[in-house]
Amino acid sequence: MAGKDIQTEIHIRETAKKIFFKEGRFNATTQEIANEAGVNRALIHYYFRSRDLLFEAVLKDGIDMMHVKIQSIMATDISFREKISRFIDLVTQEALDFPYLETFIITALNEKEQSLILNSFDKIKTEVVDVFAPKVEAEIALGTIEPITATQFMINLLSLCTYPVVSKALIQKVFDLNEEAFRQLILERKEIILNILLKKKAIE
Amino acid sequence: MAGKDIQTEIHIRETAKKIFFKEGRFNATTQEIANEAGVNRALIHYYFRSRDLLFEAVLKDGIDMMHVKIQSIMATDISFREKISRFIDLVTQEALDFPYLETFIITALNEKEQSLILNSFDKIKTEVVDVFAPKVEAEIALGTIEPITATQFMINLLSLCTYPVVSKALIQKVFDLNEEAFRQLILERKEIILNILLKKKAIE
Amino acid sequence: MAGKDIQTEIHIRETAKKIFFKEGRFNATTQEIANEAGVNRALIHYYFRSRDLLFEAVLKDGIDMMHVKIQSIMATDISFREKISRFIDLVTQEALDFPYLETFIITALNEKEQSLILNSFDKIKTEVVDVFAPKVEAEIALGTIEPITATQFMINLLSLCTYPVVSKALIQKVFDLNEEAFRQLILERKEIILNILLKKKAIE
Amino acid sequence: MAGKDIQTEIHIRETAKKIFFKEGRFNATTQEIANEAGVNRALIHYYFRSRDLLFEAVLKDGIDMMHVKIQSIMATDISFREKISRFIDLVTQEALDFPYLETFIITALNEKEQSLILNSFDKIKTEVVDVFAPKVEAEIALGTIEPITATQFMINLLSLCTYPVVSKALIQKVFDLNEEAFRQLILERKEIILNILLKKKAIE
DNA sequence: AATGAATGAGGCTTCATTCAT
DNA sequence: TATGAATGAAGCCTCATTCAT
Repeated sequence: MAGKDIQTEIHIRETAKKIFFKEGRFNATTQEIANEAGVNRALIHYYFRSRDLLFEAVLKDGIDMMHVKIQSIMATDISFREKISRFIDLVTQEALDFPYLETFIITALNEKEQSLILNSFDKIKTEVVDVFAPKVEAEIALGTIEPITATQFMINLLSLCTYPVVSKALIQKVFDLNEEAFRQLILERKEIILNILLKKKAIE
Repeated sequence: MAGKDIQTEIHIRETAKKIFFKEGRFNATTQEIANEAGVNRALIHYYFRSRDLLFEAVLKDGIDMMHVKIQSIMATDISFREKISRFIDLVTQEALDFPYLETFIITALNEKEQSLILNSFDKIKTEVVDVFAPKVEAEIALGTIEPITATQFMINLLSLCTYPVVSKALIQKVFDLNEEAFRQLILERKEIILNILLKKKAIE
Repeated sequence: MAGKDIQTEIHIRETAKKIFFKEGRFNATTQEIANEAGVNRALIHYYFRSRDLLFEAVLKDGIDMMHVKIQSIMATDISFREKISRFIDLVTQEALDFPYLETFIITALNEKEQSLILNSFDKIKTEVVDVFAPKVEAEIALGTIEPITATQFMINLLSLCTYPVVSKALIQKVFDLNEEAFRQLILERKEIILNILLKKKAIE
Repeated sequence: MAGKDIQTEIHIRETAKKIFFKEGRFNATTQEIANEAGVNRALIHYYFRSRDLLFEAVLKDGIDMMHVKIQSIMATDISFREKISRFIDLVTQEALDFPYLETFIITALNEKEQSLILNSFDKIKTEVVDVFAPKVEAEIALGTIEPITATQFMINLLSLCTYPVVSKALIQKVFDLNEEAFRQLILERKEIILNILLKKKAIE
């Protein structure tokens, strides 16, 4: 099963991420994780010392995934509209791949505020507040988006992209959608979100 | 005395709801619930048979709370715009009061699909699909809102209202907001959401 | 098995004392203790919270047993010689009943110095230093015992009484003694010890 | 290289002896021993096959140390009084160097009776019963010591020398002695023990 | 109705030991 | 010879649950 050495640690970590972020089984036991990774349960402790530390490692990875997501868009030299467009694509795709990532982070944050995690958030904060916010404000000055604060704009963006995926189970129940219909609905949202956030004139 | 019976059961249930929906402690033990309710741990089993059944009862309550929320708006004979306005108020208020309700329902749905719950959702589904959707379509015909499906409209509405509260911890970290600043930010959103969802012309 | 209520806690504690003090099985598991006590293993945690706390409780009991031993002699109003005589009887008997008590205390002390235990020792210290030592010095003044410090006298007394029992296994091996022969040897020591510690003249 | 072999094995064994006999950490894990020896944990198994066998080896060493102690005195052609005098010196010194040796042997004996160990004891038994006992009896015939059995005489000797060191922790607590005061007390005992065991007349 | 006592199942962790290099 | 990786056994502890009053 899987390569040895440091590969094993990565393999365990990836398995845990799959279980937590893709399948949403937040209460998975170390035994379940070990089974799914095809390793002995004790090995998890060998590499991560304790269940809590595995959680922490995975959580940090999760936050870093968010960070990378955001950064990859911000760093590129493209128009604001294009940035938003790509951001929607990216967030949507990530959300479809790891539908429980956000919920995991949120419930984890609620359970314990760890210094390690706070550091990870700092990087996101910098990206968002220092890099993105000024660009939003510039657009407002240009009149291409509604005159609201940059924070509200970003929250709108995140809400429209993320919420439907986070609430997938709920939405499927309420609107009676099967997997494929749900997927379609999510993909259709890109244009809708663009229309909502950017003024029509800007598009024409 | 038969009177005490119901009182104690309700008291336990309300305590559990507080712990789950207000405080987000989804892994609270029966002992913690009993402590907080000021009763003996065995009493929880006496009234609810098992921890799972208490969960189910509380979950059902939670879904019913959502249902009542929706119904109370739909049933009233007021203008569409007024309906949306009141809906935002209500959802916002509920979300501030029970910030973990949605997350609880979502993670619970993920863990097991119970028949009991499905029934509860049917009522919401009826309300949303049979009652509200036609009204949205009528508005689209009138041109007061963008020409998207009723489902997408409703998802936009829910996303913009609910996501910020569900992700409270995350948003506070990323945007560096204290409790009061966060509260203000949420309350300011009403006008923003209205502007987004309803065409300007409709307002004028 | 055994009475309920507080009886159970005492029963577990006594069982543990038997295992530790009489049988010398210092590494006995909670499962072994539970088995021997005829109770469920979890009950040990119910009453003592943790294995360590059970150890502490038993250790405290052990030290208190030493204290009672000493005090019962000191308090009585009898001649010095009679006191020593009874002390030898008592220590010998206790050592035969609980041959591993001292070793248990010694190894436990080595592992961790707990405040709780120190308090228990204070009582013994008071008894020995404040009550007994002066009496020994009085006897030295009278010339009935050799002119050594009270501390050394007491250590001689303890050594001669306790060591053979503490080292039982060793002595049985080296001198090739069966159980009965060992017992006889111990009982014969009373007169020997008296002769050693108290001057012949005092006896005549 | 064959040379390294023996060196490493001895190093591990000496480290274990330090941990067990000098520091009294009877529950030390193989990891702790490996750490302290500065070697890989697996190496302990490479040289000793199992933790138990390392214990046995160390135990055998410990018993042999006792044997050598005894023999070195017995073999020399000096007066009885001088023999006793040197024996006290030796035992005292050894006890101060390896205060937990006796306790280790005693608790080990209690846990399992191994054939290997029995053989080691046979040598001590021969020394004590065949060589030393006759000499004690000869002294009794000469009237230089009290008329007790040789066995009891030897037990007295051992008790008075060994017990205070074995019970070091206990004695320090009860008599409130710091390290230096304790050491002094032990060294002062030589004369006291001689006076006790050998009749005054013999001294004059 | 209510509760202290007791239990069984299952989780996390440690440890000695073995494997593969 | 030496070691990092991996494993199985066993220990402690917690928890939901049941029992007996």
